[in-house]
Amino acid sequence: MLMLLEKRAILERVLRQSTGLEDVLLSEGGEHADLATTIAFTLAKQKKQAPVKIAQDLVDELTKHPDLKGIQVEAKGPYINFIFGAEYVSEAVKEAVKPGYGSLTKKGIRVVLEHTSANPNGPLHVGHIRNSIIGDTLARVFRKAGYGLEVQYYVNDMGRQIAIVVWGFDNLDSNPLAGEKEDAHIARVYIAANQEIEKDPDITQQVNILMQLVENGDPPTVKKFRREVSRCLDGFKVTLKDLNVVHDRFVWESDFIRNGYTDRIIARLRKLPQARDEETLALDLGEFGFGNKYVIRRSDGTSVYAARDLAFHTWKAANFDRVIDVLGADHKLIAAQLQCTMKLLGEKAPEIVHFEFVSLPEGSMSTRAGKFVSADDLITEIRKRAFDEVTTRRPELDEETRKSIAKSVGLAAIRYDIVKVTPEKSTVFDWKEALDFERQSGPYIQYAHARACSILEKAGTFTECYDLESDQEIALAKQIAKFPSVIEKVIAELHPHILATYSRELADTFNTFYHFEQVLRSEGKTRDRRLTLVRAVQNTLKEALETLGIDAISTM
RNA sequence: GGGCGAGUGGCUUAGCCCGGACAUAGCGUCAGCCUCCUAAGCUGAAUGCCGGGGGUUCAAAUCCCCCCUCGCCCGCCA
Repeated sequence: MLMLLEKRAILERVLRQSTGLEDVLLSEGGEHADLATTIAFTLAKQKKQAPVKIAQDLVDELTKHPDLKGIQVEAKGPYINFIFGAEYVSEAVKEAVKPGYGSLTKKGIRVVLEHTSANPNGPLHVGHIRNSIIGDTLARVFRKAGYGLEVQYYVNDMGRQIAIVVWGFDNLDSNPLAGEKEDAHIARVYIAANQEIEKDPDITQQVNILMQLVENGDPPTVKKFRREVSRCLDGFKVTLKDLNVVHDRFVWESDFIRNGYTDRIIARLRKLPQARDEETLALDLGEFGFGNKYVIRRSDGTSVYAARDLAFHTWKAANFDRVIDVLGADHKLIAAQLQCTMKLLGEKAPEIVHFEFVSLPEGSMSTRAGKFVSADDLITEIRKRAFDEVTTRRPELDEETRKSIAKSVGLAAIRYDIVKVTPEKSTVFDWKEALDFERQSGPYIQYAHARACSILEKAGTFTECYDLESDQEIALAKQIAKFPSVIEKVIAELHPHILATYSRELADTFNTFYHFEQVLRSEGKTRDRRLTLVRAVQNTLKEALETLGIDAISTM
């Protein structure tokens, strides 16, 4: 089934038998081979022989091994290279033309993945959607890898920020502007309210009172909070839909107050040896390397975010096998404290995927200060650009078709631009790069896919043939063969950019193939096998694009 | 001050966990390729003390130590 993974396992086993070493140092062979090992260096010390001789001896032995039939084994100096033969290549193509290629076997493991969870005090901006896109891509990869999955959005509906929004609606001119989107409206009121607070710090008292009222379940206050938060979420949902980001469930923070989970968790926390139940209830996690107190409950008796978050995670831990959160770098400390506390309680701690910040050329983004580029603005702008581009390239298409292509191209550009960078790297939002549709971009990969579709459409029916011949054909097939192992690697490392890099490399390889090998103009068996290969690459690109949340369009 | 993350050609970036064969690709620059399957494409060239300094090793972008720069965090905020 999984050709590459299977071959790798066989080689590992055989090498272990032959060398007696546990770690056989098998790695990707790059341009030299499909897989390679530097084990001769390690053996050189043991055997007191030159690595080159050891490599040669080992190759002589391995070449005869019955399990390695169809694998060419060769020594290049001290390096031992494994090159897979025709059988591997044709099996790979045979797999790759099937619908759903790249899917792994069902696992029977239930995973809950939380992502985005932005505070509902203003529209999603280009920093928030890094969270959404990393999270949504991971979700798609988990599904493809055969996991049962539920994706959740945790709605912070009772924080100080929301209290400030509610205060603004109560006390300021808060009518929406004509055509104003809900979340943008809320941001405007939130920004104005913050300006008032800066002028008159006494307003903070009124905000505190609102927070107490909502925690105690005061009906009119609860209703007001819920109304504004819901309106903001309605705005988010439009943005997320435009980004092809899907949540299965929105979980409200305040529910964990109402259903008693927070009280229950506080009672359990109080019994921990690390608990410091004084004015406030806090945990001293100093023995685990945390320098600050982990506050659970305020002196006025209200809970803080951490308490509700612990209740939420306890609930998730009870209902799922794996709990994964996608969080910004600003949450690193509190997430580590949460993980530590969950372990103290004997609960399953969440796995956390952190991503570093997105800033603007002029500095950090801030909803409160109104300094941000909203995702909606980015989407509008990129669709405009994409529409102009499609109109230039395909003037013969009708407007509806061009609009539809532009929408898909814009989505691809945004998602790919964000997901292609490793989450550990902080980035600076750059309009020029975001609006680029060339090379290392989503549209570039879509284009390769559309090109394959176009060839297949013109070809009509043909007989599938898996006996590849030229170097270009084999190189492409081997790239296609890697796809399932890429899915597996993303799961192992929780790094979706690996899939982005792979997809781009597959498009590169196909474009090179396309340049050097004629498909439609070739004849007979050559035509059949190249068309089969085009079908395989089209299907693999389609699966890869869809796993990236990008439309695999057939014309553009 | 302490913790976490990052530093790779002019710019962006892969590789780092698991050390090995000339460090990945793009943008930009330069030279080419549309009577030929979609040029959102392809081919080639130039550009790297892989932040700096020590160390480990037969071998270091990769591991260890120190330092520098940038980002994030260290609240009875979320």
